[in-house]
Amino acid sequence: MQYESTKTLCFTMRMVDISRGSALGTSGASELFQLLRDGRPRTRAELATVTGLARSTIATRVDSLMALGLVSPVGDALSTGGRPPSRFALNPSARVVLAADLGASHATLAVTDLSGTVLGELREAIDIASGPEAVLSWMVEAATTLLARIDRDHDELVAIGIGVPGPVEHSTGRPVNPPIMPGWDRFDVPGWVQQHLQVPVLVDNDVNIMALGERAFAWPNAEHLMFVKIATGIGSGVISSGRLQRGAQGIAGDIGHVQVARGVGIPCHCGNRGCLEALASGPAIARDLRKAGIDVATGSDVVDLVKRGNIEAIQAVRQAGRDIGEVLTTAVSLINPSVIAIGGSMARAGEHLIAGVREIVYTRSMPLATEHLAIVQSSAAENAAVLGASMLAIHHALSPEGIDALATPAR
Amino acid sequence: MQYESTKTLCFTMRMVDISRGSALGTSGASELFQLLRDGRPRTRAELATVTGLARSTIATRVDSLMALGLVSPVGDALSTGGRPPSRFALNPSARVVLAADLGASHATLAVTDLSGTVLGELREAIDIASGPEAVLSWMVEAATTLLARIDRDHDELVAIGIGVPGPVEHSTGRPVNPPIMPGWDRFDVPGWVQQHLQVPVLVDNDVNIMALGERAFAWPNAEHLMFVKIATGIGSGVISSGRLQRGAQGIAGDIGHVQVARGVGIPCHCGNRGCLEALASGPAIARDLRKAGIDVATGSDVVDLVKRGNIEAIQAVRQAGRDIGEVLTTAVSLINPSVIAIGGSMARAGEHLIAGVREIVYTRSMPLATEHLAIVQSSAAENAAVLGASMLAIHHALSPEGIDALATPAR
DNA sequence: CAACTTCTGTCGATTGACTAGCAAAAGTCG
DNA sequence: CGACTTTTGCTAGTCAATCGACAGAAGTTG
Repeated sequence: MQYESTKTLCFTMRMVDISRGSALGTSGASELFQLLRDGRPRTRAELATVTGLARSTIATRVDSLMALGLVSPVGDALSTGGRPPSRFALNPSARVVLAADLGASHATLAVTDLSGTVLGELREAIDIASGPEAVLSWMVEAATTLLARIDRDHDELVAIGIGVPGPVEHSTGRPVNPPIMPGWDRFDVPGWVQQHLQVPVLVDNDVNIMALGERAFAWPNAEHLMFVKIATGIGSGVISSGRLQRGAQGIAGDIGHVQVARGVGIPCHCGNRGCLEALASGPAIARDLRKAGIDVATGSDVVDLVKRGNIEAIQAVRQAGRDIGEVLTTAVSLINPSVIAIGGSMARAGEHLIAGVREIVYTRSMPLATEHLAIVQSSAAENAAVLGASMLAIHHALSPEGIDALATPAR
Repeated sequence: MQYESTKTLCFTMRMVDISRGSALGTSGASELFQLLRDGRPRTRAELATVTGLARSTIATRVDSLMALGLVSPVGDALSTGGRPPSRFALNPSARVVLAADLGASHATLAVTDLSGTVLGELREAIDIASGPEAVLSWMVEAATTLLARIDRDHDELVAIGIGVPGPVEHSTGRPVNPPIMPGWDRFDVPGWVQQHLQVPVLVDNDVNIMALGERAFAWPNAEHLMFVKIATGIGSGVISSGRLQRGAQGIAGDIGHVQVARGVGIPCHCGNRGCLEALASGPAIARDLRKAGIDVATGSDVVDLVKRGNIEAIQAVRQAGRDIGEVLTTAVSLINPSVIAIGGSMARAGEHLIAGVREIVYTRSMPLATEHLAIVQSSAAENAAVLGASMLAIHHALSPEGIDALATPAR
């Protein structure tokens, strides 16, 4: 009976976590680690002055972090007349995370280190409609292959980030009412994956993780960033106050079905009319060009035409940019971001699309809102998703709780 | 020389705060207090099981909170056969905060307790354009008057929340480029006020604090809420993931100058054309009605007409609702809120405005986004701003840092 | 090479948060 | 009214984190 009650206590303790020492022997090492997360090398003395703790305290904490391998010496700093202090920094290769980008027809799986550097990648054609078990089985298998290929043990894996093409209840990792993922509705993705790989699993919408990826890649200091993906569909991921905003149902940023002025009457596959997606998505532009007698089948064809300098295609893409800009103008007023990054397959059409977006946003917005606003093509491009999934996993793994979990021997 | 370095250490300690015990003797009382913030009474045993700490530990912590007056006994709970446990809860009247709503022509100052209950209020005509010193001097003076009137000492004041009609850099409390507040640009409001009243001063945009007020009053569990103020101008405050979103320049939510379809060509005072504010604000509706030969001067007149059942006025207000709904549709897709509360003087026109908003939002949005979306008239109404300012102050005062500051004798 | 400076690792001492146990208090139940 | 139950306040004790100091290591400077 005593054991039972103790177990209950442990559980509630985790839920509230008021107790002082987190993991046995680890003390406040996880808090100290937060200072080192940025990867910048520091000396013990620097850490001592910054934290206000004694040098000896820092020493023991650094030691425990080094014992975990998370922190490594990075040579000595310059001497100021005496013995030069040694410097430490996050050791990105201490552990690895898995980053998966599951698309409708393709999946990419990568292993990255703790800085997000891709150590190994695997890309394969899948059918997301074949259901969660099939897709996730492939993922788990591919993970083993990939880890073996780069000669890393399963023990070194600390977290998994997964992006899926549909809305996700991020707290539980369950897709909710996904339009193009039959069989995935409310499926417990983390639960299933954890049966095979015993590490935390973070799931999110693909556009959301692309926003994370873009930020990590190109805008590490942007607290308010919006990533707009323009491909078969149109969606966006919103980072506000440094945090991904998911909304009440996890569908925040879903701007594909906002009505735009030029769209009057044009039917959208969602059942409504005049949606942005029915006007400015890859298929929509291709359709418009076909009406004008130009032989294009897909958005990809449109991009090719644009790259070859076809005037009609360029004009169509630019107009799509204007339509998107119309919606983004409202977004600029509402979110007041400092960066809007445009990605997705149609963004490969280069500056024409962005030019259309800028044209409208800069004309229609309040000067203050656009003064420091950058509207740019995604730099991370096709790597955005995997990088973002990696970031999702890394952020979790390197959080105080994540570090404490690593320090606890019994996993 | 030793003293100097010690002082520096103290400063940096505050910045990072890794050290264990926060204030002398207080230990983790501030963390325990976070559990009691909701005002619900609890027994020592309950707190012990929830936190996982020993009963004796809880006892000492509760004692220190009671010594500060923040927590008070609230009678006994039901006996389960033995001595009935005593229950404790947040004592809202332990301290007071000041809540100021500074408008263009009027200012309201209130003293509230820690639950946001107004203990005393003062309203006066001011001219915000008379500059920060004049307005804030009045505020400080009024504060003293108000505190004396309700027989409270300055010592009991723990924080001040101020709402101003313009964008604010919340981290510094400085207004930035406010259009209607000449002389306030980059003025250090907290610094100035703190010279007279030595407590933390929180400043924010008036619409932002109205969002906070509305949430506190009517939607305590809404993590994603949008407050739209429709009066002389149109603006909104956005709460996402439970936090007020301010954006890169502190102008997030500023939807007044988004273009809407019906507005083609209509000039706005911002210099652009077709802005929402030029169509759906109080003055705009009045202007349209005047064109139709109806004798109205202000938005307030329009509201009066609507209340008397004037068809033209009702139609105009409903159309304004539709225009606003057009912008809010994008907001719904982007933010995915669970509540949109409509306030401001024009909201007094009742359901007609809201009906127009609903008509458009529910028609044009994706079903999933509106499934659990409430679009309602503000319940807090004219009290929203003061209540929100109070919340801003209370949130700060009751945060772990705030409690620690209260516990530290030397202020 | 000697004197000096600065960093590193270790160890004992301190501190204070937390716990456990007990007697008294304040109820309920028969 | 007495037996029983549960909470409360108190006290002494435990334990882990942190600190300060010291000796040794590893440099610089003249």
